Amino acid sequence: MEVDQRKTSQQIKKEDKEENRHHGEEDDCKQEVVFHKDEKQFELTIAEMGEVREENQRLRLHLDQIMKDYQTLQKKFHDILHQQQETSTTVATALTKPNEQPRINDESDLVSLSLGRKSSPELVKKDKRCTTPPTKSSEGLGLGLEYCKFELSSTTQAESSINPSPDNSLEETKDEAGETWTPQKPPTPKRSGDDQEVSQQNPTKKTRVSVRVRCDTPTMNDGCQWRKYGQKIAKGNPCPRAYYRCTVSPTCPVRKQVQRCPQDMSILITTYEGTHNHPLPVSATAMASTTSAAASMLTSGSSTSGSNPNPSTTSHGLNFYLNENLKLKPIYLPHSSISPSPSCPTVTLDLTSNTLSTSSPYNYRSPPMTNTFPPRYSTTNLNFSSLESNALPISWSNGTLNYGKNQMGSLNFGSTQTQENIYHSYMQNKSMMANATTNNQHSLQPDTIEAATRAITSDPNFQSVLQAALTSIIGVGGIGVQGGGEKSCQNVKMEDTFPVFSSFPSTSNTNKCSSSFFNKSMAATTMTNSQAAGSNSLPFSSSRSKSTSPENSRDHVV
DNA sequence: CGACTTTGACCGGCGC
DNA sequence: GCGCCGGTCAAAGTCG
Repeated sequence: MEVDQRKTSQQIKKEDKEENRHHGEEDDCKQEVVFHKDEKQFELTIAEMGEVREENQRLRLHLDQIMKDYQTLQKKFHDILHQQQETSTTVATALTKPNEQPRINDESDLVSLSLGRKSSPELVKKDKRCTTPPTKSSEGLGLGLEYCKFELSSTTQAESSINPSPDNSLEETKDEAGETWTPQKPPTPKRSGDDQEVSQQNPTKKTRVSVRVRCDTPTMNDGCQWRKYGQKIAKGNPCPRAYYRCTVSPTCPVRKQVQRCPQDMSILITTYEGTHNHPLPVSATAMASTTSAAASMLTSGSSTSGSNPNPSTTSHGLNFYLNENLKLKPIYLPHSSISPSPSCPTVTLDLTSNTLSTSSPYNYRSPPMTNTFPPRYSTTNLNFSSLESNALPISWSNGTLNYGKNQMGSLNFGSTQTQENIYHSYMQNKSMMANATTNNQHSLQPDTIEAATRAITSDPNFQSVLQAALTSIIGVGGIGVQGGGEKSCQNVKMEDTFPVFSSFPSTSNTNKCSSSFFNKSMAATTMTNSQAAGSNSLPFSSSRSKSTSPENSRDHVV
């Protein structure tokens, strides 16, 4: 590629020279000046090309590193799957009685970050059958991350019912019932016999993952197919809340609620409930994995925080334990909160900016918001946003995406951080957690937050989660801009701006949210169009719009 | 004609 | 027990 470019530049040079020759000698001086100018320009261009080439190589190296990490993780994942399969078979053979408890315990022990794929026993078997790792082309982010609860407190039993992959239990009930499970046709006239609730046996403990994205479009494209089945105007929010059901599989229990933030209409709150029990399109794996991973983190966080002798008060931090190679890594999330009665735990992935200078003066956790929506359930906020203004949040340097200018918002996607640093962060984090638990402090020191953030972002699992989240938002957008002719938020070609994103699994769907998010995040220069266009398409009212609503063009295209 | 959206009605949970 | 409210259903309408 670079050679070609060099050739072309040389050709252009020659052509220019010839052109100069052809033009005669009447204004030689002029042409000479022009020629020198052009030469300088060419030199500059060549120099720039060299830089680009270097950058290319760096990015390639970085990509290779990511791929290596991916493959090693995948290998580990399959090993673990093998181990668990063996153990489960031994348990199953040992316990031939129809006693469910051991299996349920197993399920509760395993909180799988399925990355868009359900980790049901069926799929595990499938995965085992095909011993070769899934090809990336078909599976996309087929990488599975696992979380194993090592701390089984008294609350863990209860937490097992809020397994973030409820269809695991669902699958169990289905298998044991020995009949095909129909989601919305309960045999009894009881209407609310929701599949999920039946399967979970504890409907009040459904884990929800709420994703807050700055988005001008009616819905956020997560790559999945959704069918709208209802709309309500919730009290206290003038914006209607839309209810969607996953239609990829008729038995899929996943539902999502889409609602605008009443304080900031540009913020779209998408709440996911349940886990897909079917293979997802590549484009959908990212968000699904993010939500399931976040739900897993919440589960682990609430189980660990349950051991807190004083969990009744709203803590400003939540300890998450992510495992890396079955080693627990505590992750401390500042600003997360847990309510005393977590009847419906919710993880909030805040992909918006905290302090927005223009359109979003309110933060999710700001008092007006919390007044509007009192934390009825346990909520955990994973704030991926920069604490500073989002005017210039993203920069690529050495293949590393620094989202945000300061340390708080700096997300290191690459594996540039050494294990030493991870360990350091881990130790920092540990001591910090000790301080947090002993002092029960409500105001975190900046360096503490920084350390926590570093610890979080240094964790490969969290990186994966984050990468998945941002991939669903960013990576999709790049292709989406190409594929869709939709008017808003197509100012930025992500692949041009962030070449590495082209290597991420992406979809042909148009994601106006994605580009919108980055339009606003990247620079204020590109946000005018998206906002102007987006204001027309905001679902403030139940406007019927097959043509205007990108839901059809985005969510329903695989 | 099938898939999807819209929208009013219905149901169950929860608080008073 | 009653009313409110969130969530869901299902008939009707719309669109390609």
